[in-house]
Amino acid sequence: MAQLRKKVKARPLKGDVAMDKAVYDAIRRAMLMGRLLPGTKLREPALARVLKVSRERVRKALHRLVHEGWLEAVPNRGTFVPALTIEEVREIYDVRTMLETAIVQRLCAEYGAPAAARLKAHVSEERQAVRTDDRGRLFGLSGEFHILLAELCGNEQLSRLLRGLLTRSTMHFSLSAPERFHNCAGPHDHADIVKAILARDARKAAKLMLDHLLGLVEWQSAWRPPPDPVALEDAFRGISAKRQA
Amino acid sequence: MAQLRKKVKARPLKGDVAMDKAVYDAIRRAMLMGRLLPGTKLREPALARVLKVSRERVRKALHRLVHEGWLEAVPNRGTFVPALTIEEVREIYDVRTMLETAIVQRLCAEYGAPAAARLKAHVSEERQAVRTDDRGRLFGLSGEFHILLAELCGNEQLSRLLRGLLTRSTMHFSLSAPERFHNCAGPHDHADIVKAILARDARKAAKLMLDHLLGLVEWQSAWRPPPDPVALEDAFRGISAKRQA
DNA sequence: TGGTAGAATAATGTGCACATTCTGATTTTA
DNA sequence: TAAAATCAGAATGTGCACATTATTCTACCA
Repeated sequence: MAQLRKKVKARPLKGDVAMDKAVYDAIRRAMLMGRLLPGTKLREPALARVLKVSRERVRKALHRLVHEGWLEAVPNRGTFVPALTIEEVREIYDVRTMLETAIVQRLCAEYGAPAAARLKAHVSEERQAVRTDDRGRLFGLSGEFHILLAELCGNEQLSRLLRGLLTRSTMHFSLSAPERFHNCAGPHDHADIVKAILARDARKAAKLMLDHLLGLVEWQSAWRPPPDPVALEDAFRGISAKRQA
Repeated sequence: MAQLRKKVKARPLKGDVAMDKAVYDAIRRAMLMGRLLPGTKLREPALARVLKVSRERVRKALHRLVHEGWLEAVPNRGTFVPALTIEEVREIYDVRTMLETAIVQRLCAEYGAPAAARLKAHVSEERQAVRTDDRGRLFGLSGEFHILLAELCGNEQLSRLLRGLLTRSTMHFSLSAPERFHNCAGPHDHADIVKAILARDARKAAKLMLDHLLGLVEWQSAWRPPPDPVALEDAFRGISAKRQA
């Protein structure tokens, strides 16, 4: 009976599984880089040709991306890059607000020394990125900040959930604004939030987080994506399933 | 350009798609009925035989169930009914607490006449189920209550997310306790919460929801599943992919 | 000339057969 | 006797070919 309950240990990815993930990652990367505009149809044969893998592989990756909300599938019609409405983006940020204000409040109540250290380290990393004007890195760090807060709660489910919400909320932004615009998400806000948490000021931390998220959604709502159709071959230029940069 | 953005209308499910969903539902129903114990391996050929569909259909349904967290897949080994740890259940309820306390607080601030009506209707439905001792119905209503609260917020993303959390939190319970035990989730709590919301008492509503969820997780933690292995043929007795009861 | 019907083309969906990997039992060996 | 190795059976994974469905282009007619 007991051995029924035991968890199966994760084994070192054998080739095939790794390739599946590579295809999945390649498509996701193209989206994050803003190379695939909303409404674009992802044709399986074309993707298979471009990524140099079998169509079944592409198929599986697309299914997974659909399940995770990155893409939308219409039976017998194809798979498409979703066109998120401003309204949907607002909704996602609304849910994030609910979760993340709760998160910072909890952290105020129960954070320990290691958590404090990681928070400080993250803030200083962001400051470093600002100084060197490394926008790509700053964009990454900005997202990771929110993930970090979730992880510090020590709740695996929470982390996973928030990770999903984050990808969905950045997607609309990534789809419309290419890399060069990734310098918005004020690291100032992050630093202030951390300061409030370290001071164990729950009300202030929650308020700052609320304002921070409201600011982000406002900023995104103002943005209008440029209408530039693009060919799949161009979108995946430099992106391969075999080896990732 | 504009037609790139338009949403594709959902069409009336053509046969094949409906069959996919039927297989998916059949497996899910077997789980909800507690016929599949944690750790059970779901063999594709056996399922295909029992449900009288092709193996590919079973395959797709299993993949979907894995993506949604109902099942766990191990490459080259098979898909299994997950054995949720008490700890994981606690984590899920923790996330639910974050979301649902925020939900009731928001409802207190902005509910209207239709929302109030639906809440009252639901409570009276639960009372009815208690009077007639209809445990199956009461179990269903208990879950729907939480969904209802989310839906009244008018946030589609929120509803979807909470739906997922609910299925995952009831799963452990459904897997271990068969139908006869489905009379626990105090409808009293629900009635009190509704009363607090209608009184627009945000603090009290949040507190009641917190206690309610804490009570549920405590109740579940105390439960020890009975060790009864079961054959797939038995588990799916009376459950068909062709027609659902 | 504009619009519709129809055919050609291309993409998605599905079942099948085969390759690979795992499981369990039997045999071999220390 | 116990542990390791081997081998048969079964289950999962994958590519291919074909069926079905959508899309586009063309020709025809009002």
